[in-house]
Amino acid sequence: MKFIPRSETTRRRIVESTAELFNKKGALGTSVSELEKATGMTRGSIYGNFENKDAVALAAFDFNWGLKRKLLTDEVNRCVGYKDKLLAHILLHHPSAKTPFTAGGCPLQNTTMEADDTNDLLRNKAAKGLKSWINDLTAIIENGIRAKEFKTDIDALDTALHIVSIIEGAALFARSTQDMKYVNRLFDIAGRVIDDISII
Amino acid sequence: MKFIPRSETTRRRIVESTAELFNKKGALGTSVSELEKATGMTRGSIYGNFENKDAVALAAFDFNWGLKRKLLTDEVNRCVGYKDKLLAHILLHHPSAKTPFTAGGCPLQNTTMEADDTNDLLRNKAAKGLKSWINDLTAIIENGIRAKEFKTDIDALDTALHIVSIIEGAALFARSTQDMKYVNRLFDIAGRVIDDISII
DNA sequence: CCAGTCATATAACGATCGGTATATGATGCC
DNA sequence: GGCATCATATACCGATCGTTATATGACTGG
Repeated sequence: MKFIPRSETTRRRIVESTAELFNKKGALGTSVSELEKATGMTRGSIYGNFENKDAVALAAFDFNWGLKRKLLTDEVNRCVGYKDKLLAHILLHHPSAKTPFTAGGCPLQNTTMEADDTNDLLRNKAAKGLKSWINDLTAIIENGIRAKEFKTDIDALDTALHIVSIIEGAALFARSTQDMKYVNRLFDIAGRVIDDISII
Repeated sequence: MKFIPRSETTRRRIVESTAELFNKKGALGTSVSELEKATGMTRGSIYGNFENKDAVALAAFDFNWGLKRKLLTDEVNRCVGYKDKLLAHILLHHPSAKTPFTAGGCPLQNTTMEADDTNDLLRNKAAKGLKSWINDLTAIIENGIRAKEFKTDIDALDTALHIVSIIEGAALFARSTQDMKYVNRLFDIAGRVIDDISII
């Protein structure tokens, strides 16, 4: 039987109210009963608007990553200098920054670790997300080179990968140890990486 | 009713034959039926040797991380120079190195991302594992400083955190994108980090 | 050879899983 | 006002979940 989604606004409501749940407990770890509780709706409504649970999980990932990316680009657009734009990516990730990132950690990391061996659709979404983030950072760095804020002999992609690794590494330490000591040190290191590619 | 484990060798057999499964699919994503298949044993045997499924998952994590740590320290002990000891940690992590690391990725990363919001026992085990890894690296660097292989004005803990972040970052890119391009670049970066703290 | 002890195998439990068929209710058109 | 059309709610499906009580079998000491 072919599935035809009903109300687009209800779909959005379902995704918005379950996105955090999916980010915290994963696609497999979140049950339809929990979706009912989180949305205040019944199975009938959920299955009337999504083909199955996995479709909700996919939409929730898109929502989570979309939200995070928007918050990052908004802050980047608020900065004028390219060094500040780069720093914005780091600062927004600091737990103490109280940024409205979806609770439960970075959706890219969460989703990759859950899906890499079990769910190709989700894994692919995470891969695309990661690449889009790298592209955003690479573009900033390349523009910074052209604007003579960054040195000319650096590799933009390398630097982007370096910064993302430190940010995600910090998240790994923070979430497992629950000790901010490691995050603070790693963010200092990330700051030094940016200083190293900067002119002056 | 109090639980008394039966054969210690059977416990080991169960853990050994399910450790990879747990690392790939997680504690929640692995069912007892799958444990029966992987072990070739029945529920009766499994529950005669472990209090519950979670206890198997905890033992499997210990096994996975213990195995990985042993492979690392074995290779480190084979190296004489401290720079080579550091490099060993990186080289063993390269996918093409065909190291006998448990399939399914780094257990520290996998376990942290699954357990951070849902399973404090597992999260804590991952945290201890991560700290032990950092301690191992820090010790190598400190010894390298004393042996005048590394500069005296560097921070050993910072460097250890930096290297681990790049290694885990590379794993994140590799597992999500399945493209080795990012890993190769990140491992070059890690090599440069080690070069930067080295004398000569 | 039998009794006791140990470990594994079988069979079942209630609970919850993801999913669906159908009932109920609201809204707009004739 | 009655009739479609739409969306949500209810009730239930078979399957599988984690767990346990009990049956079966294999050694061991007497």
